[in-house]
Amino acid sequence: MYTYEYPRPALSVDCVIFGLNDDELKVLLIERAHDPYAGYWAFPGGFVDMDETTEEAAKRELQEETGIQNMYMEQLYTFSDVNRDPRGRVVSVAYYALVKLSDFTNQVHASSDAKRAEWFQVNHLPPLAFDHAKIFEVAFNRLKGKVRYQPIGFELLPEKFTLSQLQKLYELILDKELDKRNFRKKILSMGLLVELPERQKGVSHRAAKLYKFDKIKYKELEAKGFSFEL
Amino acid sequence: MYTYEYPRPALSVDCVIFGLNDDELKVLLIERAHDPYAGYWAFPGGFVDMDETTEEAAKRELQEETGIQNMYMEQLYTFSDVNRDPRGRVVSVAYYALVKLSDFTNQVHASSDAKRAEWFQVNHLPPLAFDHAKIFEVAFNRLKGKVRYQPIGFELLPEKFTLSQLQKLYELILDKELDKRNFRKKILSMGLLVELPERQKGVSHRAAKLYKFDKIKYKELEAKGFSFEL
DNA sequence: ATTTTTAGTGTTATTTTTACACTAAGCTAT
DNA sequence: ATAGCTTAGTGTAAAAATAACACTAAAAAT
Repeated sequence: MYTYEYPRPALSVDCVIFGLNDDELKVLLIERAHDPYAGYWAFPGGFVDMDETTEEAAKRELQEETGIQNMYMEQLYTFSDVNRDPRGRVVSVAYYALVKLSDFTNQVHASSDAKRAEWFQVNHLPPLAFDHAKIFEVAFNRLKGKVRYQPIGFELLPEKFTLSQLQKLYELILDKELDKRNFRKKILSMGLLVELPERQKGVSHRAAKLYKFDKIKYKELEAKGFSFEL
Repeated sequence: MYTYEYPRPALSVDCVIFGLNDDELKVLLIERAHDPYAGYWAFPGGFVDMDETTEEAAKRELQEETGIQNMYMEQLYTFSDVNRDPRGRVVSVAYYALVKLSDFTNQVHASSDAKRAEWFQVNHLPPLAFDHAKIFEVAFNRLKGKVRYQPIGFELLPEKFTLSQLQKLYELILDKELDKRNFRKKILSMGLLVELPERQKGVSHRAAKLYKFDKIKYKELEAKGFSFEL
């Protein structure tokens, strides 16, 4: 037992993990096994330990509950409504993360404590526990905003991708169609994509060239004041 | 005394308050009266009560320590380094706020507990307590980024302002010179400024027209997908 | 009345953005 | 082998946005 002179809220973290599955943008949810909100879906998360930052806690919980590691992650927002958790006062620092779904054998391992983990399409989410619907809204808006002026979209694609895949990704996130020629002109003119001596395989039509994102070059340009903008 | 089954970090808030003084961008600091960091300057802040959100806590602390009320405020980031406070584990949710310095008789009232409050120019800050230098860095960068795609600059100006004041403000925040004619063309073309039937007073040169920002119109346009961009 | 200081105003060249349609390549089915 | 399907890949012209640039107007101070 731990005692303090003044009462303290509990501190938790929650993670909104985005993944791309061909032409669907998805988020990972966990089915709650226990009350409150037993049977509801929620973002993976948990309480912060005393010897870890909130970001470390988010990564640890993610690893524990889903096995996912080494993803791009960023702090989203801290939710502190007094009644957001019926068990008592819990303040939660939310993170959002982007993962290359291709990295996982499409099967996120069921967590140790028998909760189911599943990817849901972003515009077909089931009812969510706590204030997680609100958290999702903030996360999705952040993603939409950020993708336009930082090259984070690449975190959702495999290492090697085609320009059509990249375009489709942006169309999904921004929720509007883009002109193929203009898109290619723009993205190639930034000089951040490396054309690989390879083409797409296993498609039943003309195979597209593969590209990769030159992160090193981006970091250099960024330091010189270049700013990515789509 | 309050007892919990697991240890909990303490939860605090800190506020970075920006104000504009003619041609200087300033932030408000409080001189710490007690250890740790007695004599150092720090951002106003304090611990979160059990019946208030972090934003409410930030506003309450600000009111208590400086008398400032009704400012534009937004959550900045949550700082959770394990050793950021020598007294023990303290996680702090930082906010930043913009105030019309003209609203205060240029004298922020000394707080109840005899700490001094003072406005410092953003590029001449004294050594700061805790990780507040880091907090400031994040806040200033956020301000620089946000000012370009949201009309928050107006929160720093008096209700009625001249185009030159507005331009100077942007030059200060973005740290670069802007072309007078292009700036005016652009900002007026948005149709968000209302020309008042008044001019500047008490200046020893040609008096400039006064304008005000049409917040209502902005909200309307924003809802229709318009996006402010400078 | 002269000087000083800031307000206020348009045009042109350059760059960026948008709109738009056909051929190329590879696979599939016959 | 050929016809058909599907996606890859490519350029140009019009429109819009941005950038560069210098003088006159007004008010107060001398």
